[in-house]
Amino acid sequence: MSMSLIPAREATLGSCTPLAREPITTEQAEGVTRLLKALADPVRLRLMSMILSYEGGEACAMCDLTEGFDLSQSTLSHHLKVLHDAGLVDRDKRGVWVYYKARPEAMGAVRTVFSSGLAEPQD
Amino acid sequence: MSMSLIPAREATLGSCTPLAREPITTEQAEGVTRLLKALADPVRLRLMSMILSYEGGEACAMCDLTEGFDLSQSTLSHHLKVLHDAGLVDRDKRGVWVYYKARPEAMGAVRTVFSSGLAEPQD
DNA sequence: CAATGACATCGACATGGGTACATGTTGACA
DNA sequence: TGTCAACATGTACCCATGTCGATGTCATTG
Repeated sequence: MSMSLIPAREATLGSCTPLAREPITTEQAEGVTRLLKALADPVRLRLMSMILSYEGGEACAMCDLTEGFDLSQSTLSHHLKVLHDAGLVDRDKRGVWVYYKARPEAMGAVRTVFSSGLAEPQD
Repeated sequence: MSMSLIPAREATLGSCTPLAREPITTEQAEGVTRLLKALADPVRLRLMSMILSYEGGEACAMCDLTEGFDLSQSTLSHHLKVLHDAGLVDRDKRGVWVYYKARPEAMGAVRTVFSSGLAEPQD
């Protein structure tokens, strides 16, 4: 079965529905909010954008993701942890370097919430 | 000219680009973050969803948007103000009632950021 | 004009979140 | 084994934010 493809973390991402069709439930709102809170920061949004722009949606933390930020190493590490805890990125340690990789399921869940219905309200 | 259709608030929504194509700029990130911060709350996400679900993407504050929330009137009013300040909804007072209406441009900007590229990382 | 109802605003409180410094952990290498 | 480099973690600080009660504003109605 294909269940094993998606880790348990997927549970919080499961029920994603476009906002505009019918009011989302409290549970759905809380699930999506976890993702949105993680993305609702300029630094993390840029980090996510940088990760996604790299080949394979993957980037090395200190190699690729430091440039352009005037922040300490611990702060960057903290932000990456927030993205990881939200299920937006996977972590892969190879030797000394740590690679962060975007999780398409998570970003897909966000995209689903804001899909079609949103720009054209119901009538 | 059609400029007048969109208020000055549009300025912060202007430059919206998919996250995955190339890294977004700091300015873009800060602009989008304003919208995301406003949406990254369970109550406000439900409010936005309820507003969008109503006919014409418009809903009366105390008539339509109170049901299902265990929050004080001032708290609901506060959340609606946050959505309004972010440019996500317009306010329209008709007599005693206040109607909140979704702004398609704002939701479209959010949707653009999370559009196509996001679920399928670059390769 | 007085009263009521539908909001917005203000002040206060508790909690959460971004940042940095210091320190811990782990793998590569001499 | 000792050192260094690439991280993560813990602690502390400060500011932002969610919540509520009280009050203010304004339109309707009697």
